[in-house]
Amino acid sequence: MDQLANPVPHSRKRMPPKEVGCCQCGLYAMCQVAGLENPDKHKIDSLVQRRKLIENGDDLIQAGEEFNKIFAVKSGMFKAVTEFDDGRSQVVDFFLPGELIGLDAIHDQVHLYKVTALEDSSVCELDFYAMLDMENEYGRFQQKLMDALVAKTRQSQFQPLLMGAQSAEQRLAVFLVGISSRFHARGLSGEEYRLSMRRMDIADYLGLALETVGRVFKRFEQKGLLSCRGRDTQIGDFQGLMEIAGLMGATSIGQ
Amino acid sequence: MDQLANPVPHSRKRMPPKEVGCCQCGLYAMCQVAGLENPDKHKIDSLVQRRKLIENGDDLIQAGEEFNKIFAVKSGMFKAVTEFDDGRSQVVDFFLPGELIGLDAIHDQVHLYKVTALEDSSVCELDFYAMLDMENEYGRFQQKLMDALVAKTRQSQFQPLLMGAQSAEQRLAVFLVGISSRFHARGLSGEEYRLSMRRMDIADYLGLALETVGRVFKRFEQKGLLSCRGRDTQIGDFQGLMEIAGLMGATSIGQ
DNA sequence: CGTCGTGTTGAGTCGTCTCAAATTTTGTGG
DNA sequence: CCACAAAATTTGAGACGACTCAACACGACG
Repeated sequence: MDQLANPVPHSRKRMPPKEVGCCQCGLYAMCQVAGLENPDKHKIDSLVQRRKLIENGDDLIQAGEEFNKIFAVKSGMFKAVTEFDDGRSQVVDFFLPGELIGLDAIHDQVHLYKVTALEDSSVCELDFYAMLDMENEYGRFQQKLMDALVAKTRQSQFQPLLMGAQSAEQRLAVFLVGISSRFHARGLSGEEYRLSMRRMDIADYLGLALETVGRVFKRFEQKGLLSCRGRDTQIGDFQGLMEIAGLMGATSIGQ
Repeated sequence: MDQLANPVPHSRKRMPPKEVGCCQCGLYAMCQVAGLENPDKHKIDSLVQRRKLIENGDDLIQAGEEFNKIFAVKSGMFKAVTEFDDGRSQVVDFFLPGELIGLDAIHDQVHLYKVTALEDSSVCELDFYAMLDMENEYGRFQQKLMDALVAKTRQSQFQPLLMGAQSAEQRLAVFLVGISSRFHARGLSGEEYRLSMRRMDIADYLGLALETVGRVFKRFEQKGLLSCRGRDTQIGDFQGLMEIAGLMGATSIGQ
């Protein structure tokens, strides 16, 4: 098959890992509450641990683990996986730079999902209960937390649309648009990023076969919608993806 | 095709609409905070309106409407629908008795979805901002609200599993197990209930064709997994549905 | 009793899954 | 930096399931 004149030229070198500044981090508001801008340094350090490194493939959280910290992705990327008793598993979420991990465990203080680094990554940790104890002093923590929760709820409402998508092309397009939006929301490029997850993870998440995901990526590339080299991905035609995703009239979604 | 001896006999009369008591309602904790058990009656009445009736097919909320109340379903059932600019729409959620409507709009004070009654229903309303203003007095509102938010987050994490389901049988089984669990969680029968939504709504929500949903229902009935008469549904073999849903080993899900 | 909305049934097509093998990329040790 | 091994991805062929379209049956309601 003839190769189209590639409309989305790719630089030959690998994309450097992306990192968010504190201002773009979902934990920022809470860090402020915790007093990071406060002179009382030693109190801060007891609440927030910065830049803990997690190596590619290592687990940040085990399923069943007790909840006591909220994590924020500083750099890199993570996936959340449910593990069934019979050995099967399913990817249920991805966490991009600036996003919060662990919110769903506040409910009953237990993490339901295993969370694994998809590349060498770093996180900040916030001691949840210590923050609650300081509530009287700083008073705005719960409110910030609630904002974060609702934002997360909103994001997960992407998923019904994913579900409604009948074709593999539609699903992948919805997925890519969502990722782009999320990168963009954190002040990173939504057009050029590294999709650290394996094809298998994407397939699992989208409920498609691994081979199908690959074929659709190729089709998208031939249409000039995007260009990928390994896992580095460059969006060439965001509008085009939105159209395939069937999201053009979705005012509620476009980030 | 031979009709199996029906293992799930159905009573001939229509199921009466179900209703939750206050104790089973998602608003209960908040109503308590609001002082429903408090002697100061007139203050209560300014915060909570009880038993507002919504007729079958009427809208409780319009997309784009300003947020100022949280609703709780007292009896009946509702669906949430996204509406695209180009006229398409998609069912994104259902609300069963005792469940809260409107939580996702706290984020930016706008409702994204149209919410419509699937049968003659009734709701209670809680004035959100009046509650916030009373925070100092009763102090526990935000915390209850946060619990509700996290619970909702948890419930919506059913959806990745739905997404992972490849076959129509799996999807419908996951859906039915979810509905059963939610009824059960509110103290209603999870084995015998009225699925007020049209086949079309279920199909839309599950990303299946209307005809496929019908065919799968029939197959389930022939296998003795359930029995339906119109929209009244009786679960005959919950374990069997769980197996088809692929949820047997899903400790995190079975409610 | 007829109409309309809703649900059922059947036939044929197309897309995605499965399985198997080739190929590329990634990771590791020299 | 190169070579090798392991993992991940690509490619191809065939089968099966879900979709579409169209016609029919049922139920509620006037």
